[in-house]
Amino acid sequence: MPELPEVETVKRGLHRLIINRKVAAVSSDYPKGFPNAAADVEQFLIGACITNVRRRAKVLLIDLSSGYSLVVHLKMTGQLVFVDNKSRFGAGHPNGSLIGALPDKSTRVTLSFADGSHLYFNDQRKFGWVKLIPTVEIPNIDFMKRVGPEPLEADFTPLQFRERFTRRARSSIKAALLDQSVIAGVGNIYADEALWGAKIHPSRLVNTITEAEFEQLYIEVRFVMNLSIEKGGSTNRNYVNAEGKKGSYMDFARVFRREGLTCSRCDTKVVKLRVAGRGTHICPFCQQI
DNA sequence: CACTTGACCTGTCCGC
DNA sequence: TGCGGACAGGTCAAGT
Repeated sequence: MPELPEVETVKRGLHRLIINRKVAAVSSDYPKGFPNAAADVEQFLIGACITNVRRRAKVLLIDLSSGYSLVVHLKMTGQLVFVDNKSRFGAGHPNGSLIGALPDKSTRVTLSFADGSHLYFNDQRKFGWVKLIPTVEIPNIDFMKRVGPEPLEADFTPLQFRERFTRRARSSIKAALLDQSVIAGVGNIYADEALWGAKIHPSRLVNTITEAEFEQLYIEVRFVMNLSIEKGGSTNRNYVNAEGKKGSYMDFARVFRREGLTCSRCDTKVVKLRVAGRGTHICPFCQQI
């Protein structure tokens, strides 16, 4: 599911909702997605307080007073929803969460806080995971060692952006955009949206992209990500924020999931094709090979 | 190394 | 209404 804007939205919600809460109990019957030794859970999670919530790429980092952190990847369908001690629903909806009462059949991990509130990790497809790791060890995780720079950081320049792609010179620009070791946080939605913005066909090889096109792509990646954060992310199917609410970026999407509808620049119909093994949406007039 | 493809899962949608 | 197949926001381990 979530790409950088969705994970950032969840991060901001959790930052507001769970800091300083004390973990009283944890339950999970899904060792594959919660592969933590019972002794570590007992020693470093139970009784610890949440001290911070951070994000790196599409990974959430929930820091604990024990010196450990919960490292969470939502993958395609993961959700982290906080429910207060007055209901079984996410806090964001007057009549309860948009995803129904929790826990439900997709609940993989439940954190119970000392004040009676809960944090649920739901994941329909079971690709996601929650790992308890010493906070200082996080930079040593293979993924963290490989992952590229954060594209929304103020000091990230167009030149750095372009130079990151040299390692993928002979792959399609879409495959390179999706490669987390090139740039952090871009996924299928924002790759399509940014390539439309820059008028670049997703199948174009990296080594055919001009400097001017890279410059425009840099601008568009940052534009669509910032806009999406402002809109609370994209709810294509499953995504909800920390309160169980949907994001509205899809109302502003220019090509993603808009096949058969017209391009806002030229009135040509958006088409769907397959690039880099992923469903891909383009305007065939604006984005030519 | 760089690059592509299949696998991991459950659920939904579409055509027959 | 049922059934098979394709497909879904991501990432890895294999393969070439």
